[in-house]
Amino acid sequence: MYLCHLSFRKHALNCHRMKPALFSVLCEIKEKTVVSIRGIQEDHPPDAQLMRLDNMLLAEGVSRPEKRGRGGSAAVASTATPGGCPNDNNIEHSDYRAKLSQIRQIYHSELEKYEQACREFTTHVTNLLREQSRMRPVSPKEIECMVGVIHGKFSAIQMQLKQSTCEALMTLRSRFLDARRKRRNFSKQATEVLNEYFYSHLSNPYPSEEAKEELARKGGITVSQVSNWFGNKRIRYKKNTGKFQEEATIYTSKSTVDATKARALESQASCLSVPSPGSSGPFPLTSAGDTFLTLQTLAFLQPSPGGNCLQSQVGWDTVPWSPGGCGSSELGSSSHLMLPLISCSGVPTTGSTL
DNA sequence: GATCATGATTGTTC
DNA sequence: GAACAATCATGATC
Repeated sequence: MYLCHLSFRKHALNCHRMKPALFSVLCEIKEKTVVSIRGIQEDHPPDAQLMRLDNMLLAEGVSRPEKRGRGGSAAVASTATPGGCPNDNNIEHSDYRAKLSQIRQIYHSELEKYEQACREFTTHVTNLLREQSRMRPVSPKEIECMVGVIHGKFSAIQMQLKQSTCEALMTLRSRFLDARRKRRNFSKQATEVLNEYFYSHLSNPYPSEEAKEELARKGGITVSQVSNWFGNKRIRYKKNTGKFQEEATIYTSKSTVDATKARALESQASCLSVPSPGSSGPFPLTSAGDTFLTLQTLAFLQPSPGGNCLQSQVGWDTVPWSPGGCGSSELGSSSHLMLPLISCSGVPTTGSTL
């Protein structure tokens, strides 16, 4: 065994005279391996550990030969772009792919070198034993055993290589793909869509799943991002209502303009067709609560002399937000900006809704 | 670089 | 499981 160890160093030196980088890596890895592999073996059986490493390398596309042309791993290609600037992310993803490709190349190059070194060293040791067989009997089993030991050594080094590659991959993923690290502000359009919904549903800002999906689609973000946004918005609005008043005014006045436009369109439409009794568009108003909310919203839209209107208007103190609390989702819907509508026939309808 | 804004995560509550 | 509240981490602005 001692012979083997000395020979390993000697052979490694011979092998890596032309490959100093690999030699230094080998020596370093060998030294580390004594400790780290032992540590690994204490915690997990080497096979399980190796399997995990292999699985990760396979999943990341490092084990597979690199596909030329499009390059990169499928994991990256399928990663959702969380709002923000898609161009930037594309640049970053191409950067990620480049780094991944670099890791893959180094991994395969090193692996090939190790395999070659293993073959050469096995041949070298086998020859040494054959030479020794002239002086003492060397059984085939002994040769087989020695070859097994060499393969075991190189397998351990390979495992270290795989471990190092996995660590590099983890670092790379963390650097490039961690959503928290790479937080991007939503696009202006996404923010506007979300704010419009929020302020037009101020009495019950709890969008249904369908509404969330619609908002996500309109804003080019994911449903969970919509949920996060509403969660953050509700809390931050509640904490500091005053701060959001200006924003609320902007979005509600924007909605008023939109409402006016919609009203004009609806008036034109109603002139062309006879309105059905009680018809009020997509959100029929039937209850007293709806009327109350309509009046609330109308009052809310009136610029108050003090400029302070939101909190009392939305019934914040008396009717705190709670899912299904002050109103069901239907009630929430009816708290859209509802404006009195006089149809061309002169019959006042209950309202128009945005 | 200090500060604020904001998207995401985590632990808790219902 | 959804919402809340606290917190983290990053982006934007000055």
